[in-house]
Amino acid sequence: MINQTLDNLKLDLKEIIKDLGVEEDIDIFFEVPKDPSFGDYSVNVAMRLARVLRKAPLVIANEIISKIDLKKNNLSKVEVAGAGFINFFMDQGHLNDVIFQIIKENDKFGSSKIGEGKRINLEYVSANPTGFLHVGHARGAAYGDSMARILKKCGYDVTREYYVNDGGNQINNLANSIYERYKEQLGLDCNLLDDYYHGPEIITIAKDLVKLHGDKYLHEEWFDYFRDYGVKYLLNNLKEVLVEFGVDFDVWFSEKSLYDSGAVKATIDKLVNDGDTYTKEGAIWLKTEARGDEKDRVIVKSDSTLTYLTPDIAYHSNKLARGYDTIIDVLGADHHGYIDRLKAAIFYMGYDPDKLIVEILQMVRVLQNGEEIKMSKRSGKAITLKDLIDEAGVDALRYMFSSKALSSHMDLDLDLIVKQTNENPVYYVQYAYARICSLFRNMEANNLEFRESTSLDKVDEVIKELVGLLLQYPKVIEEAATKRLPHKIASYAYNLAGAFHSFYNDNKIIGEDLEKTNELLTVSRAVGIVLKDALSLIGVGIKEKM
RNA sequence: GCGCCAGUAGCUCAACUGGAUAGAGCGUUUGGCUACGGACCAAAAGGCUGUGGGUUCAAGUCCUAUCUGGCGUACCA
Repeated sequence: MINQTLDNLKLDLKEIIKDLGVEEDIDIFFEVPKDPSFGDYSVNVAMRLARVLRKAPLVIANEIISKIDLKKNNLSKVEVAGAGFINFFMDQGHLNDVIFQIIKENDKFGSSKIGEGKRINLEYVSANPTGFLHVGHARGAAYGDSMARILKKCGYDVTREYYVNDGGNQINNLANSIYERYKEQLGLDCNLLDDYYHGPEIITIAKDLVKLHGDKYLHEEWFDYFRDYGVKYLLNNLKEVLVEFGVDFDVWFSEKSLYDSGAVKATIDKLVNDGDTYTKEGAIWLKTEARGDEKDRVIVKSDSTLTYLTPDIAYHSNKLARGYDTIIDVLGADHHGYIDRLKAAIFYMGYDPDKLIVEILQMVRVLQNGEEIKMSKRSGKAITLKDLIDEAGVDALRYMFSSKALSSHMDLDLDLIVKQTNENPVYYVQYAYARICSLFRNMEANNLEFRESTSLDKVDEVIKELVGLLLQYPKVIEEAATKRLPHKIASYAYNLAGAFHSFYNDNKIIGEDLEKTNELLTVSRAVGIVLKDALSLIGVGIKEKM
C-alpha cells in the first residue's frame, strides 16, 4: 500500500522535474532518514540536479515542493531541509494501514516478486568429508542458509547445494589416516604423514572398525572399505550437525559421480580439443592467464592424476548446464585466489563466467580466555560446530554469525557466546517476542477477549516509531537479497525489538479502555509477526516463554 | 614482491545508489518496579573513522600514496 503511494509520488516528482527542464531520466530514491524529525521519507534529487540546472539545491528543492499535491499523495507535510533534502511527512493514518496489512498477510508480509522466479543455485559449506565441521564451516552454513531463505522470500527459485568431495586425493588420505589409527588401536605403530588427518574423529572411526571387525583388516585388503566407511561416517555426522544447526540442502552433489558419469573426462577432452590447453613438463595446462588469472593452471599432472580444479570445472559446468540464471559459491577467504581460474575455465567450457558469483567469507578467529585458539588441520585441534552448538545453542550462534557482514574478519569469543545472558543480543530480540505472547496470555487469564481493531485512532501518537520500522521491513528484505547481506535482517530485528521494548515500557497495554487495549494489542501482534518472520530468515527460533 | 579482505568508542560490530549531528551492544557511571515478564526502560561519559593527499554541493564510503593485520600467491585440496 505504501509502496503504491511512493510509486505514485515518484511519478509526480518525475513529472515536476521534467517541467523544470531536465531532459535525462533521473532515478528517484526514497531514503528513510535516521532522524524522524526529517520526516518519513526523504529524497536528495535537488542536490543531484544542482549541476544540471546550474542552480542552488535549495532553490530547486523549493521549486519542486511548491508543485507537489499533498492530499493526492497522502502527505501531511513536505519541507526542504539541510543542504537541499526534500522531506516527506506522510499522513499517519495512511502509514498505520501497514499494521492491518501485516496481520492480513502474516508471514507473507515482506515477500516480493523481485526475483521474478529466476533460478539460483546456492552452494555453501561443501566441506570435505574428512573430519568434523568447525567454526569456519559454521559461518558459511549460517550465511548460505539465511541467503537461501531470504532469496526465496523475494521470489527467486533457489537450489541449495552441497558439493561432496568424495573423489579426490584427500579421500585417499582419509583412508590411510584411518588405517594408521586402526593399527594404533591394535597396538601397532601409527605413522600419520603430514597430509593425513589428525583429528580425534579419525580415532573414533578406527575404534569402531576394531569393534566391528577386530584385526581382520591387518590381513586383507582394507583400502576401499576404510575409505567408504570413513566417508559415510563423516558425511552422516556432518548432515546431522547441519540439520541441528537449521541448515539443509536440496542437492548433495557427489564429486565421484562426475568421474563415474564420464563428465570429468569429457571436460578434459573438450578443453584439450578446443585448444585451450598445452602440454609442458609432462602436464596439461589450461590457459587461464589469458582470461585474467595470475598464471596458467595444471589440470592433468605429469603423473596423470588430476588437480582439484579439474573435477570442479566439470562440476561448475554441470551446474550451468542445469540452466541456472546465477550460481553462487560461498567460499572461505583461503580460496579467493581460486576465483579467477574457475571463471576462466567456465569461459572455456562455453558458459558465461558472469553467471558465477563468489561470496568470500573472511576467517573466524576463535578466542578463549582472551587468547586466540589456532586451528590446525595437522594437529586436529579445532573447535567443532557440534561443540559450539552444545555450549551456546543454535539460536545464539546463528544470530552471532548472521549479525556480522561476511567481509568482516570476525572474532568469536567462546567465553562470551556460552553465557546465556543479555550480553548476547539474540535474547533481547526473543524476549520482545516472548513479551508479546505474554500479553495475549494475560488477556486470556483475565477473561478479556482480544478483538482486532479496525482503526488505530486512540494510539496514533505512541506507535509512530513502530509503524515506521514495520514499513521498512519489505525494503530491508529486498536489500538483504539483492546485495546478499543477511546481516541487514539481524540488525533490523534488533531495532524492531528495541522499539517494542520502549513502546512496552511507555504504555500500559492492557488497561481500562478495552478499545485502546485492542488497538495496542493489534499493533503488538503485527510486531510479533514481523519479529518472528525476520528471525526465521536468519534461522533463529522464537520462544513464547523464556 | 604481487593479489584479495579488513583497519570506525576500552572490547565486539553497524552505518541503505556517496547524504543531514558516524550509531548499537558489552564494559563504566546515574536514575526507573505497590508494573502487562527487570533477559527491560531512560540518561551520561567515551571518536581527527590507521595516516597524508585528491575528487565535489557533500567522503567512514570513491581515487591515490603510505602504515598495520588476516588470507592467498602449488603439478595441495
